[in-house]
Amino acid sequence: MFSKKTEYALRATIYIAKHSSEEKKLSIVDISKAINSPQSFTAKILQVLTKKKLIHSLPGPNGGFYITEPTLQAPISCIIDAMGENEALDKCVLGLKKCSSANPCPLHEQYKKVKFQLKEIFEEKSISKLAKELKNNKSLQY
Amino acid sequence: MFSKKTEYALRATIYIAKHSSEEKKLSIVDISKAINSPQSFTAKILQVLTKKKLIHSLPGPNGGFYITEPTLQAPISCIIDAMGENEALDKCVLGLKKCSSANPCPLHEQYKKVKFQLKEIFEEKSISKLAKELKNNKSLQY
DNA sequence: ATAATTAAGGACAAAAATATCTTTAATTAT
DNA sequence: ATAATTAAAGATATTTTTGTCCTTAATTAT
Repeated sequence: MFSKKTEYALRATIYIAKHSSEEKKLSIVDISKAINSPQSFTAKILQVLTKKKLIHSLPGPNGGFYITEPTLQAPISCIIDAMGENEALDKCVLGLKKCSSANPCPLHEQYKKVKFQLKEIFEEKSISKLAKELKNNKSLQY
Repeated sequence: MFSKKTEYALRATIYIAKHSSEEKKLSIVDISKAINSPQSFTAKILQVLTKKKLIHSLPGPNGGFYITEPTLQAPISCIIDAMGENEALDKCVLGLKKCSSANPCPLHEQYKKVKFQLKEIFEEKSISKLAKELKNNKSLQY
């Protein structure tokens, strides 16, 4: 469904949402270990999320990443958007640029319904809600 | 959703199903033009489908690709399988290998339903049915 | 102030996906 | 038989994705 980049972004964000606060920041070392992702690559991804103010960071001792209310309330679609994969959910299954209701590919109508449901999933649940649903620490393990 | 490879495979197969027969074979030149795909790359893909007997080919003048009943009756999932993307529909949205009903990621249950519907779409409609639903020649244009 | 710690930034590397080109083999028409 | 036509096969190239490493900058604790 999504690229590795987006998968790591989602896992990291959910993990940060569950385990961090402004008082308890998480280092990239901790995060990448916890979600089983390549450290440096994950660091790049969190840089992007930080620049877009979806998460926050602070260097230095006891520094790290943390998340605040606005993002906790936001849907995970905002993470997907930040990774540039929002349009993946609009594409034609057969890869046709001109596919539309007016000029549909033979799978258009059925696939449209599924895409709609997917979008709903990603726009419905907030990040904090997902974090709370995480049953245990291992649920983000590879 | 799918890789370019799979997209081209699906478009090509549907196109062949609509426009070819054992008497009227289609050259790779015609096919790739019709479905707007890179010729040599598409040739490689059709080679795979040919090896797997999903389509057939014959070299020489008036040669080309064609399709026969067994594949016309088959669901498009067989093309997806041939391209090695069947497992894409089983993967966890967050990329977790251990994600399951017993140890679900926070999106597991909802995403499962969508995946089920997708599989249904791909297993439900036969290639010939899809070809017939192709309203006009342009419905496979990029 | 200094040292320690952590993220940011930039350059680079490896792997996978996508694509092209050239030669060979098969088939057909003449 | 020969030439023409077409797919098969193999080598190579390009682009994108994924990943690493090293240096710099910011912050904090002492």
